[in-house]
Amino acid sequence: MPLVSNVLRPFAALDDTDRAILAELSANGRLANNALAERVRVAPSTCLARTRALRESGAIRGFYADVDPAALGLPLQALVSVRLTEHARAAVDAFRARSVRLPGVVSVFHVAGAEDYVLHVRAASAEALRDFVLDHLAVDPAVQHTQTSLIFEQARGLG
Amino acid sequence: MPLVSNVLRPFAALDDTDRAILAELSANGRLANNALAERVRVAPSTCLARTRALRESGAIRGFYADVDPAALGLPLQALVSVRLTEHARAAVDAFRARSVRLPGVVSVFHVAGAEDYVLHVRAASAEALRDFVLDHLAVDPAVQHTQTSLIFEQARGLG
DNA sequence: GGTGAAACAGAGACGCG
DNA sequence: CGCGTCTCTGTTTCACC
Repeated sequence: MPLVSNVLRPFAALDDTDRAILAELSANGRLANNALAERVRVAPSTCLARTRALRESGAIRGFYADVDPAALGLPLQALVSVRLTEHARAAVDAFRARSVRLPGVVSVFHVAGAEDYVLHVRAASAEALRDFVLDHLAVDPAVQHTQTSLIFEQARGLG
Repeated sequence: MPLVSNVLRPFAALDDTDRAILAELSANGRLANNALAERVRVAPSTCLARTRALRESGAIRGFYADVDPAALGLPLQALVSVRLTEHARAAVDAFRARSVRLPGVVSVFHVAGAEDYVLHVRAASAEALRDFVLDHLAVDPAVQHTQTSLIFEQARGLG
């Protein structure tokens, strides 16, 4: 196992065009290749090749629609902090693998500090949120402690 | 000002087709209308009208590329909990408006509980992260206290 | 690596059941 | 409302610089 984390391995150096493409697409994932090419000042075919390379290198991980959770009948959101009982790699990895598959889980953050994980979850109601925590987390022997903070509002930053 | 938050206003009831469209697009925001129509079992023109209606009703808030922050030279991510000095609406709203515009801020969560805000931020280095907190948060008179948790890993959930 | 033109596919408008 | 057809725009390939 390498001592240096993969996360620190630099990407093939991105030039200004690549960075401009990433900026445009993170603000508007459905921008047409034509329009994107015009904004970043290259020909459409060049732009297409760049964008494809960015996708294949992993710089672009995917494209997603931002769906209002309220529309899906999940008006509540919460951040649930989770502390595990043990911190061996196997236990930690297993918890992450399990938690991303739980219903309503938007994002799973493995964090340093007093807590081990922070789960961003959506729920239909306060009862559903309670049930989520009780049925999926509290019963998990790997979970020592959870703390749930209801999200009043979420705003998207600029990056 | 209404006593009942806008967030609680129900959307025009969505049927199974609408929900299927939302599910497909949140998993793959660039799915072509043709392919989307086939998956949700309606004609392309119908699918297009549905999707447009979902965008206009606000059920779909936008489309975004998920860019690996490491590719942008921002390999570090953190969750920064922020407690404010006062909790009057004006102060709280102002903080949110300010924080979403700060460089590196991905998302701002206004939460219930001991903390008032949780900021999901990206940074180029540990020093940059420290500078972000010191220069933008610690000096803010509205901010009473912050706590920074480095993110080791983030995984995207299904729901 | 970047470009332009040419073949191809998808988006979007409209009139009909 | 949902559907099929039509046009038009954007995508993608490829030979060339």
